[in-house]
Amino acid sequence: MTVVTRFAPSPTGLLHVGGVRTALFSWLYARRMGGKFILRVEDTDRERSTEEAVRVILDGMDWLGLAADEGPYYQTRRFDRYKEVLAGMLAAGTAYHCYCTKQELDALREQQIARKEKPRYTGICRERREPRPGVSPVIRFRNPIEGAVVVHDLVHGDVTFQNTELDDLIIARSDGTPTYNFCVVVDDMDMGVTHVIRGDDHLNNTPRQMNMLQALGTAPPVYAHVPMILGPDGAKLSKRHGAVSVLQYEEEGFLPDALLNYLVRLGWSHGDQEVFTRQEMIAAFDIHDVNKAASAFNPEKLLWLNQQHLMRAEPAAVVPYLRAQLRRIGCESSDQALLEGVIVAQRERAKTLKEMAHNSRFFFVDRIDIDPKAAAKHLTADGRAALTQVRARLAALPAWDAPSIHSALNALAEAAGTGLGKIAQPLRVAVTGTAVSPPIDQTLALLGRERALARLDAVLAVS
RNA sequence: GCUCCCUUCGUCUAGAGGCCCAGGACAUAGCCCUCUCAAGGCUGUAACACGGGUUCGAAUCCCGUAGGGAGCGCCA
Repeated sequence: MTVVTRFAPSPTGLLHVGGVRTALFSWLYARRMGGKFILRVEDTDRERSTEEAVRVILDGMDWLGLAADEGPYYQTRRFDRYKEVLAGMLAAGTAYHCYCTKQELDALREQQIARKEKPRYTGICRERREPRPGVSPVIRFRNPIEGAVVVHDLVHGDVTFQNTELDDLIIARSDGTPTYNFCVVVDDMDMGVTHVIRGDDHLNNTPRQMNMLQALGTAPPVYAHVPMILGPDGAKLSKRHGAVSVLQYEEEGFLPDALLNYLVRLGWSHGDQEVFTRQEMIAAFDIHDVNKAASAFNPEKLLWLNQQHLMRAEPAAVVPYLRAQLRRIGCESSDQALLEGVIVAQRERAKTLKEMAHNSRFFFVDRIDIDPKAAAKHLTADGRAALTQVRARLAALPAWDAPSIHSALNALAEAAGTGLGKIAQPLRVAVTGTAVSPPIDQTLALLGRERALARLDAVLAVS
């Protein structure tokens, strides 16, 4: 039997890291098992579903590289199928019309809560034969009254629910549209889903779904309820930290592989390994190894991992991402060699591509602004004197590459009897505008002789 | 309130009875390296929620307690 997993987000909120992680687990498991991964948009709540949320799901999955083998399917386009199943259940008696009004149900619920009971539908319409005039009925599933349901969960082990705890849930609204718990069951059945991997907030829904599956004469899939992701403060994920659209991470300058790597390590591990390529993740991942406890999202570790990926990635593969970030700050460049050189020079001092772009601006603009504080500290009389010598020396250099520049500067420092720092810092400020940059020889080599000398001249001109 | 789930350093985790006076990683502190900033290396601080059992022996098994979470919708 080939494995079929699915990711079934609801477009009622923006896709965030929590959703991405369950998507990742499903995707990884399918890839690992040589199975199929399906994307299905659960948009039966027409009131709250938005176009934008659908967009974020599609674009987000695309950016992350979590390609679906099938889909995206949309539940709103499957209403005919749901109607058909509903009719069959009504005919078979596994579902029935309920004519209780919302008001009556609310009143019932309030009474139960007042009596400190678990609010539940008591089955008033279970045996009703005649319609009630003026009320358009909902359809309820006739849940078994006796016995228990055991969920054989891959993460939690066996979890038992008594049927007496489960009431007859509504599977179709009074306007005829089907509800979530019912649609999932039909879809997973129709699409041949073998492994349902989802957040453990769904664990409580599972016994009902299994009962429905049984009523439909289908064996249940394997379930794996993965723990949720908490905010850095241990509280529920909220807008303030992680609950932003995943595309926010693209904007912030994260590599998709780094985000995925971070997320896969939340609730899962493989020995002491922290950094995983996509292929390594696929090879090592197993849903059986996923933890039960929720974990807190730690932005600092994400940052660290992003840099690790930046440092290990093929520079050419990073170029498109850096270009996108440069474009955001008004810099355009198609100089592949320069872009790759900048990536190699900057990646060990930037945690994100956004940061890298900001720190590298001076490579891509014609005129730089010089930070006054850096100038005051390093472009002193002594500093300028040194720069005059540096300028002459560099201008006369036969080859313009990092080793040549390095030895030239070293020779100068030695001759002056000072450390290299006395020369490098003024030089750095003059050509980059700040006191921080990659090693000065590399910086100059990448910048090119022409621009380097021009910037020196500009500094030396104002005295 | 009821049902279900969860509980190892600040955080992510290793650990499936002796290998653990608990290992790795992020963060943090110190040192080294050094042209700046980093990266890197070394060292340090830091955890088995609590209480009972079972056992020669428990982070690991059992039972309670506490704390946290989820569900109980004509939301998904």
